[in-house]
Amino acid sequence: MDKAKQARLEAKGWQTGTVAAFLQLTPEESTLVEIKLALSRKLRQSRQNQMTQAELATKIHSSQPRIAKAENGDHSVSIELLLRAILATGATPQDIGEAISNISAPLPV
Amino acid sequence: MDKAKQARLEAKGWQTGTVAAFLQLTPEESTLVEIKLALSRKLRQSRQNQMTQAELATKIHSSQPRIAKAENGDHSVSIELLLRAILATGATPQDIGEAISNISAPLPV
DNA sequence: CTAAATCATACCACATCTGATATAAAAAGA
DNA sequence: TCTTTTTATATCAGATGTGGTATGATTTAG
Repeated sequence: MDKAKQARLEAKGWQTGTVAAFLQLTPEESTLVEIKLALSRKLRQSRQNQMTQAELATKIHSSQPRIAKAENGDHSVSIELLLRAILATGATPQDIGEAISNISAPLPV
Repeated sequence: MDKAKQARLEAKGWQTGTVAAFLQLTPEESTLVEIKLALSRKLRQSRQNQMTQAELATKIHSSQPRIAKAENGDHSVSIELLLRAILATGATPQDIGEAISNISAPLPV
């Protein structure tokens, strides 16, 4: 099971602590994972009830499978693609900034 | 001259409008450039008076030249590396969110 | 219940990003 | 000045991310 898969499990309700603690990452590494997951959630939230994955994919010259991976927190998706997709849904830098700001800073291990 | 170089020139005082207008990007593409530049600036600001580029590079298992490129908005640097570097300087998700939020949304072309 | 639409997973060739290295340029300090 | 420290530029082989395609699973609509 890879990290992204585990993270997805955690996100889907199996969470016993933070994703970070479960995966035994350094605080910085874990914060980066949290940022990616926050952007994944923001993407799905911002796209739904607006357009399909296929439509969004066309808009940013990507593919439907890649949007699916992006929304599911797949590790093979870069932050750059996440942001391109989110912006194409009409979200502003402020929306993105807020999504990142709402992440709780990790406690020291 | 590549995009990153031009963006750097703009950032260094040659700005006549927004970077976006100069480069003739779509609003979404231009916002992404703005986000990258904002993160570059945040990195330099957050690192200086704290550690050298070489020290930061060691912390995140990267190299000094790559940190230099990151701080100069080089196009070969991913947003992921920018965030890894910024977080390693002690910045929080809130700091990052704020840096992104402070970007002005582009006007329609 | 069934067909259509939508989303998820697997695979691949190609492009981009990576750390490492060498070295030049610039800044800081004596 | 001159020496040291710090930052910038160039290059490259290997790793990571990419869109495309095929196809399976799930949801929605009739």
